[in-house]
Amino acid sequence: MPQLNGGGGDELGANDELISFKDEGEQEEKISENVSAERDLDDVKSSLVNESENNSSSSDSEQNERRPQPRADLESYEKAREYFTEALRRQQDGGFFKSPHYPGYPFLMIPDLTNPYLSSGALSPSARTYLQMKWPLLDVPGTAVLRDSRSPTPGQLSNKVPVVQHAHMHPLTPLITYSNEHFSPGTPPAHLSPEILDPKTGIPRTPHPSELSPYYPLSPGAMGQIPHPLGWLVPQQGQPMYPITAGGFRHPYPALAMNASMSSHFSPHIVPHHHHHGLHQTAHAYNTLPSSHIKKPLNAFMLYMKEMRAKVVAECTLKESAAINQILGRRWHSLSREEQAKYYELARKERQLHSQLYPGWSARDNYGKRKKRKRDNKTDSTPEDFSARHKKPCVQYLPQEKMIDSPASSHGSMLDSPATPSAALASPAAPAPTHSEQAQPLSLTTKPDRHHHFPLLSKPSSSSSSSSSSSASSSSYQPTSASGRQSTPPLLSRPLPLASLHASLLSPPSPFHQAALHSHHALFQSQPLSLVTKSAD
DNA sequence: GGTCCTTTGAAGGAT
DNA sequence: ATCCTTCAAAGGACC
Repeated sequence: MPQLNGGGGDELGANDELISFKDEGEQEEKISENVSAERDLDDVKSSLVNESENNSSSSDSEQNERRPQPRADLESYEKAREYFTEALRRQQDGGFFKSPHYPGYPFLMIPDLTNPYLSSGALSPSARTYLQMKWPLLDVPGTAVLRDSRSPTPGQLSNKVPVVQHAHMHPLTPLITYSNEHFSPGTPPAHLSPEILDPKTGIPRTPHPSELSPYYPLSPGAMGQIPHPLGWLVPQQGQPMYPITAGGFRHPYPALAMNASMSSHFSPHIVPHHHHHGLHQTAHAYNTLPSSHIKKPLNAFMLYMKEMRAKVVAECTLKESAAINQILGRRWHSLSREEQAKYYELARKERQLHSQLYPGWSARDNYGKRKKRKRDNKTDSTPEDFSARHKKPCVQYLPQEKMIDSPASSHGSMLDSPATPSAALASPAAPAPTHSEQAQPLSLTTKPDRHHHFPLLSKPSSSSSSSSSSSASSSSYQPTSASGRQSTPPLLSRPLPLASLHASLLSPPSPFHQAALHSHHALFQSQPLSLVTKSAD
């Protein structure tokens, strides 16, 4: 499969276009989700729309309010935006964006493609597609900046670009949407307001990179200096893939994108040249920032999770991320190989981009960023300890879990039609979602090794691990986690959330064969609830 | 305010 | 080569 380094023109775009968002697997997912969604979709939509309307309106008002007050509550805005995104996606449910997988792209705030720096003529259809994909959230600031490149009038800030959807938008837009914390749509472009008033002192201060970065790369100068408007689209020798996506569009690595890509691929004077001194300083600061600023690139599951979380949350009343994640984990397993491959590919690109942006960065750099987790001790913690931390009774997860699980169970097709343990079909980018997983969606036992003594199902490990090992046999189990999951107390030693319990009960305790899986599945389909209920007791 | 929970995947150190 | 640990996102729960 062609890789990014293939140097093949708009390979990225082409690749991404190849990743159609209307594949069959999606249909399958849609069907299952339709089955799962006990709430009327219209209700969901309306509720979401209502929410979004409130949120969006509040967002607008917030933006208006924030303009004179750049320091915004990013979190609340983000939440509102997320709601809006989801609502928007659902509102546009009828067409290309019907897929539940890619809630992000409907929110595209397409940059002004007529912008001289993004000359439409320079954009091939695929390029435009990918461009839009990469900039799903280009909002006021971005557009303003883009236009600003010609006549930077602050008044343009108010020109909110209407949501534009591109028919060929890539479904996996979250590629560049998962660094929410850096996105501040309500904040004026950095180049227009490079200095941020300290909320406490009221004194202008040099903004933190994370505050400025979203707009940083959108600086007209930087944009204009880009050798090719799609330089990132058309990988060149040493050319970053996303030289102009570092911010504004919620680039995952906005803070240092400028540092790593811009500064290394553009004349050093370029960036500060088009900003006020504050930004200049900031730009300089970027170059001195510790690499720990940098977040890890999201893996395939994280990307999937990011996309699907809102949907899962919307479908059930669960709000607890842990429970949501369990659901997402099962859904992830229930995805078809092709669907997973998309995310693997996306994650691979993310990693590649990340490595290009931050060549010297290592995941190890972030070690210790969090305080030493107590999980190490928790593995030895008593059930009482665990229970104490979970006031919510497991039963509380039951209804929602059932609701969400029903789709998983509906994936019986996978069980009923066991995947042929043929050679790995997934692209190299996809660490081969194992057939065992595909064939055993019910063995989605979340962290089996962590929660109980069931052998862990072989996982699609990193690229280093061949898919053959796991795909060779759909019933191939490995005693330990391929990813080194920590050993945990026995199954019954700690009360499991129903999601886990549910799955664990249905998880083959040993290298079962397909027949066993069928049995499990049949059982699950027939009495999933009773099973869970009993186990919960 | 910090940490945990929970998921999978990736990375890198340790063995 | 394999194992083990940590982190990535998310947000409620907990301390």
